[in-house]
Amino acid sequence: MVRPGGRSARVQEAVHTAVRELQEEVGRSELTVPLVATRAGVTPSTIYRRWGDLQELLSDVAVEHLRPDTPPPSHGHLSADLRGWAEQFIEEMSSPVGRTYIRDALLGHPDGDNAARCSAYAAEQIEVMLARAAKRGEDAPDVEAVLDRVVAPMMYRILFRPGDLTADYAHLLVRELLDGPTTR
Amino acid sequence: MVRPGGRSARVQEAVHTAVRELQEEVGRSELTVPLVATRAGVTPSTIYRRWGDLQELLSDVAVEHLRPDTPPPSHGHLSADLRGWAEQFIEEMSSPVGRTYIRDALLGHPDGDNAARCSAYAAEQIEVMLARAAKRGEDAPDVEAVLDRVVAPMMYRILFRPGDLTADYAHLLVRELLDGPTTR
DNA sequence: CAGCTTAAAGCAAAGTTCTTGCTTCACGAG
DNA sequence: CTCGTGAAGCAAGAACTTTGCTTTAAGCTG
Repeated sequence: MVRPGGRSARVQEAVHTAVRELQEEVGRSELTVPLVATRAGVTPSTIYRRWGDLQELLSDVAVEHLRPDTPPPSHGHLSADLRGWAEQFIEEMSSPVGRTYIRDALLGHPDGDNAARCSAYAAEQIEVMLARAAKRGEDAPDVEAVLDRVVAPMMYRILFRPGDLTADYAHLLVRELLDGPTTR
Repeated sequence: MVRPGGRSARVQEAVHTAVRELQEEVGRSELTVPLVATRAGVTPSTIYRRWGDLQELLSDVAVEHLRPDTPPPSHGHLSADLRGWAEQFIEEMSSPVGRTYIRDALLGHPDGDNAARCSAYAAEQIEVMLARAAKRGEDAPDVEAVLDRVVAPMMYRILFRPGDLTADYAHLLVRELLDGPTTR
């Protein structure tokens, strides 16, 4: 039974907060379940029973963190919207802390939906921008194309080629998506 | 000091083998350092000192596993080569065991180069195909374009949208890369 | 080839984390 | 108000991890 306002919700909140705080204070490698439990004012067994292990908990916190809190800002034109969004995406995700969040999100249980939720968040944001473009009568690609041509390449570099990532690269991807191939 | 033929090498070999065997026999969730150590005939402290923890060891084994052992087969034409390679990539990587290997590879120490090595392996294979195409006088994209337009989208789906992945999708990506946008 | 040097492995004890059965608590329903 | 139920607390035992010291063996030197 879901008890949104009850003790369970308070515990979840306290534990998530403890993870975020301790991650800043002591760093990832020192983070342990007993440590989080103490900070959150619960017993370790509560965490083990509810999340299973530290990875699962971190994955939960990461997905929570990656959820966008505002719609992407509008710049009056699809290319500017996408450009700005991709820029911000890189800014947030390519830092060590951003990469850690993405990795954590991926580390949850393989059959869970944590990873899928990350992609869904991106898709949501993109849909908002595409809908605005359609309303303005602009020619717009579909969500899948944006995921394949812009999000996927950025994510690939974040995960597999850290370092090879700049705002210029994001701009290039958006331009190639909207205008077709360009010389690099 | 590296002692390639010595005891260190034998231990590494034994431990890697133990991991691979036990992964099949008992499954990932039952895999522990002491278990691997026993099977490999070493003490747990050897593994802890050398790899740090189970994640790092699994990451090592995964990267090893992902290393291609043969050059991509030649089909006489770039589009066929890429098509075949992408098809095989999806076949190997989209299964639960393939996804596990990729996730494990990503799970190594963030500042290590395990993830980068995965990407380098793919780049190597692609370079071989592109070089063959150039030799035949075909028009060929550069490696970056193949990584961005074919590898990255496949990897994105493997990691973030498991299920949305078929050989047809791989074909589509290759076609769009070589022939420009098509209607989906 | 014998002896030396040294990186890595073995061992064992101490410390920490993880699991689990049982008890207690508190929200929500009747 | 009382009851039912799912979640949290507690505590003991098991398992895993860390660490200082000892031993082994690969590679170098004479």
